Amino acid sequence: MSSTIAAVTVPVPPWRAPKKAARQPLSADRVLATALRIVDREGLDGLSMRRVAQALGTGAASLYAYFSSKEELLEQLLDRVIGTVPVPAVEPGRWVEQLKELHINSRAALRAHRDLARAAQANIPVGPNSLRLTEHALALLRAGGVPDRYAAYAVDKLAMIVVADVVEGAMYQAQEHGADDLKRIRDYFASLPPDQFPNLVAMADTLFEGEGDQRFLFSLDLMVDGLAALAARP
Amino acid sequence: MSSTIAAVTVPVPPWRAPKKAARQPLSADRVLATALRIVDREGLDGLSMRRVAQALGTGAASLYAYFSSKEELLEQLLDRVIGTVPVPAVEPGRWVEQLKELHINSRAALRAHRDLARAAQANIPVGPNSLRLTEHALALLRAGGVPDRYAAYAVDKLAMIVVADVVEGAMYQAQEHGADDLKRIRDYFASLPPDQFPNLVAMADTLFEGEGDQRFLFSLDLMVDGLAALAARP
DNA sequence: ACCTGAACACCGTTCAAGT
DNA sequence: ACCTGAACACCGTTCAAGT
Repeated sequence: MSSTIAAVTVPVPPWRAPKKAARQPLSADRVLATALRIVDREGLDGLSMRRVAQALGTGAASLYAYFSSKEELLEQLLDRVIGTVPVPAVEPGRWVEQLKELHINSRAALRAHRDLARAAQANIPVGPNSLRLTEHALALLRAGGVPDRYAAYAVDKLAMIVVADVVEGAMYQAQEHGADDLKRIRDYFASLPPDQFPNLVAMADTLFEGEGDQRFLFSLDLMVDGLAALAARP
Repeated sequence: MSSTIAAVTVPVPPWRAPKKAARQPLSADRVLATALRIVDREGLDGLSMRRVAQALGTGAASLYAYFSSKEELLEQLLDRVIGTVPVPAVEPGRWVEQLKELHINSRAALRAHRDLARAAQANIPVGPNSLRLTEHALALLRAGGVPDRYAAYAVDKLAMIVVADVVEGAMYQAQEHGADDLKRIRDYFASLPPDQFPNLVAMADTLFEGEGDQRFLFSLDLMVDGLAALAARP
């Protein structure tokens, strides 16, 4: 970092510059930003209290001034990511489309951070941004006339398929070899004894067709269209 | 263990009895049985190579003669559990019911072992028993006339909701306090500002009603009935 | 009052050295 | 040939001791 005077930028004198970066004071926000950078680079397994601390030029113990545990750090990290999902005003006539959009956008927000979504499976989300999303989903379902009991089930299960899809997608991504690995599994399926696994053999190709996006939309459509049908009939 | 002669049981002479139990030789099967016992008692986080080895009276390094990594041990553990799911003959006229039963039974098998299902999210299942289940699901979907492409998506996503539901259920279970904890969250929802969270406040009670079973069946019905509707119309 | 080095009780995995 | 103690490079969390 350097001081700015009008448009002229002068370097900080060397005897003033601290050894490692500007060494701003710690804060929950700085810890979270650093943690997210590590997750983006190395995935959730690469995130440790020690590594976050190291990146901030301090020791792991110092993080416990801002987060009572790694779990709490992850909860807040997740809520920060959820906070990037737009929550538009409810248009009752478009509740089906809006409900789908909400979950497509949630999925996109989570997918932007590797397998961070795994952290969402460890706790009931109660962060402010998660609540905002749940509130929006409930508003849409009730606007569409889905009975409260089913609306309650639906918010739970729709969030579940989003998170599970992202976790699954991150796993496919992390399987390094990537497409190579999938090809080997496809070939294995094709090579199975056809008398025992006729359908697996016949569908070896089909099973690995289709992007993750299409697969997700397929399950989202089944669920939301099913809810719409359920709302249409009393 | 003791020797048996006809109906008379005599104890093994003390100078013949080894110090710690019968100390059978190690085997992959014995390692898996021990690992499953630990998961059942303490959950997946309690399962470590060191603990399994300790329970078998040996060191962690010895397990690597049978499993190249912890990941492989988990894969085989999972396939062993999946092996308890019955796979009946396909009755084409009952494909919808049979498809639901298959996933209800898979869920039950996984739920019997705490959060072991989490291990299913780390790999594409290719164990023999997993393949048997996938084959059966494909057979039912095709018997019902579901187009191959959708059948492929469906086996993936149905397995996904089963695993995710079990993972979610285990998390609720593990939240020690149990019902106590849920009550506190419900109270928190009810206490939110009604102008910002009208639906969350109004539905605080409803949101926590219903057993996990009902919630799962709700999502399973939406998906399978949706598939049936899809098969009925070309 | 705030921060942190070192310690505690763990991990998965490897490998040299033993039987 | 098989097995394993010890080591390596890590964990999350605590706490006494420092500034």
